[in-house]
Amino acid sequence: MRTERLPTLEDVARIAGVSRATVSRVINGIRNVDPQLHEVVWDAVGRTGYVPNRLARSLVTRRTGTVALVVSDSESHDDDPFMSRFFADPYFGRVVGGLMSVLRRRGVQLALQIVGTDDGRKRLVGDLRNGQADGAIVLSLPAVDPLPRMLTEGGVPAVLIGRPAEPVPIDYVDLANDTGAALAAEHLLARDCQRIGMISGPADVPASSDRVAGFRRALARRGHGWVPIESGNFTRDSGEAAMRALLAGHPHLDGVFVANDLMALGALAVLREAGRRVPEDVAVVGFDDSSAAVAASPALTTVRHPLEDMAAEAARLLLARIDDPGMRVSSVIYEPALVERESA
Amino acid sequence: MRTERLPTLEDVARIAGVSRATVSRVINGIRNVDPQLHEVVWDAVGRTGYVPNRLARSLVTRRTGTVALVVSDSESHDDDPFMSRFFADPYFGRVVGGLMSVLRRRGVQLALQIVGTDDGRKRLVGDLRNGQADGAIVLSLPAVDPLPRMLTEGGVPAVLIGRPAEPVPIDYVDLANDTGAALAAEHLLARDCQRIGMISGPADVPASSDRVAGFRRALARRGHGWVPIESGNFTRDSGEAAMRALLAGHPHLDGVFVANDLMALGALAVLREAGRRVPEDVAVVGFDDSSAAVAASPALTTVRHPLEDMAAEAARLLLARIDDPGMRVSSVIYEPALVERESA
DNA sequence: TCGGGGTTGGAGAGCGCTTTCCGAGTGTTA
DNA sequence: TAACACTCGGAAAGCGCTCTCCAACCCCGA
Repeated sequence: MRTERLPTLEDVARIAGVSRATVSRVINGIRNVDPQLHEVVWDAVGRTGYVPNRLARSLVTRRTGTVALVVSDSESHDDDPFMSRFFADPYFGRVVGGLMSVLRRRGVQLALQIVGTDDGRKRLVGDLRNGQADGAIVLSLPAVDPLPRMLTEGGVPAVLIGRPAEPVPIDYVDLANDTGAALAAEHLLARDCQRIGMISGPADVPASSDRVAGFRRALARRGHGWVPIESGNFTRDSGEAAMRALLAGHPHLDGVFVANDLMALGALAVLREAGRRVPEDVAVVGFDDSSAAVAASPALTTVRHPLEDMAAEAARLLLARIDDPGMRVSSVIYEPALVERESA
Repeated sequence: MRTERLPTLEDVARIAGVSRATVSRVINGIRNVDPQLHEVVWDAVGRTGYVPNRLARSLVTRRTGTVALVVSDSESHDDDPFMSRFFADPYFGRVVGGLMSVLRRRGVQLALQIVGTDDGRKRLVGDLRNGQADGAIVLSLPAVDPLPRMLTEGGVPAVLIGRPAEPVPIDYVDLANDTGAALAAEHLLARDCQRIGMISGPADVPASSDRVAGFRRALARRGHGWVPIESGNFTRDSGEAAMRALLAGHPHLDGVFVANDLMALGALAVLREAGRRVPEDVAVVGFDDSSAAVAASPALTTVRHPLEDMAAEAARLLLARIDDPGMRVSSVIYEPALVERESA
């Protein structure tokens, strides 16, 4: 039962007939301890079933062996349909998987934190400064988010996944979203598409605006000075709506780049409904190479987003910064690649 | 910078001109404190920017305000392709979303823990008993897992998601998998399918064997004494393989129940490849109602698995047990429902 | 005026651990 | 043999907080 007191260092020391300090030294492998005592101590540890208390240890060492995964949401009502959607999206899971792949083997724990209000952010930073965790990986959802700056100002080691909207001296990993979009543009051009459109994400999210910019630039370089764009919010439904609008305004469209796979799914449905064959009548290129891309029919040609690798790199960066807070601020940009399937 | 010492209770007390105890009482709202002092203290808190140190507090209160989400894996090699697949699967995210929906508003944190070895399990239980977290939500993947028993024996409040393979006195939430499978069977029969097959999950996982049993029983009750079954391991690829095998042995199949949506996606691909129309030639029913179901084409008729609700209930159960460890052990079984779309 | 009950603030003892400081013991060199 | 440098174990001071005592005080009725 929970009630019975667990063995402490003190207990082990008593049984081993040494001092608390010695037991601590043996357990942490710090300094040389006489091999005989060494054995006696481990024996006592085994007999008592002693397990060090992490809390107590952290209190004095100022190290917790935990990093926080912070999801920074915009002002969200307490019961929050968006959040559940966010978690169900493969995006979240891929990030967690990538993080865990490096944290796990270093024995570091991951604690999930969600903040939706400025008050929450303030409390979070306070807790982190107090050593609640050794550092933070930040997934920032709002277009403009004060959290990254608050973290650097608080001296909390942190790494963003995705470039911050406004410049802040903080480590981050990101994808070359513009290059990815250019890849999509060139693929459509190579297929000889003439009337090309795009479905974008929200304009104020950096990842989204970069995709628009990259796409536009690549097309412009090849003589397509103007591209019709409809925007959605990265959900399937918004993809449907945007495709409908695009089709209404430009019925002769023969190619479309959709800024994420989920919206592309919606777009495919609308195109099918409208009697357009994909890719024969309209070629479709998605973005992310999520599991949805291969589930779609026709399977989606899409831009691969190596999210797991990026998350893993973010974890490595964070651990490095925790070890050496003076490290130069750095960012790592991943190059996307086009994955050709059936839709374009 | 991290180096500058953060204000402590002591500092606040000094500034407010009272004792540490008084500040503590004001902050925790415990006992009456003279309204004047009350104000002075809060004022000092504001001026210093004091934030209580959770670690120190937890050390003495024996409460952390954190619950662990434990993913118990079977012996896994350190670099583990399976785990990343697991996280990318919507299953994980849906559970996290469900848990957070109740934990968040209670101000409880979630810490992610992965254990793959018995040694890891032992350490985990030790840490939990030491107050690393107040309790645990357990996602047990191996068919037979010692962890649930270890937790109850260690007196750690814990709730499983999914029935334990062997009986253990522990709280859990589960889905009536057999009923869900029966729903699928009846739907196929109602469509007048005559030659029905099934693609199951691994035989030793309770959720999987329950689905097989429920499906068989329901068909048997309607005169179908024997059903061809191929098994996969819940991945898309294994669904493809199983469908191929099924089709090879039973080319005249006109209905198939697939034990999860991901495998159903694979099955659909194989059927299309084989020139079978769905649902005209072969009706397909999936299981889970994951996001894959609506992305599929034709959209998947499937059995809804209210995972978010179950996870939320698990969180509630856990919090209740933490509050009252003497509480009677209970389990909550959710009823599935058939979601009819295009594939059957 | 005095005693008793009820408040309220402060002193201080921990929670379980690490780590500095010190002194005792050992071996090495002159 | 003395002087020195090392090595290694123990005592004890915290880490930042909570909470039990206890003393001081107030108000009231007798």
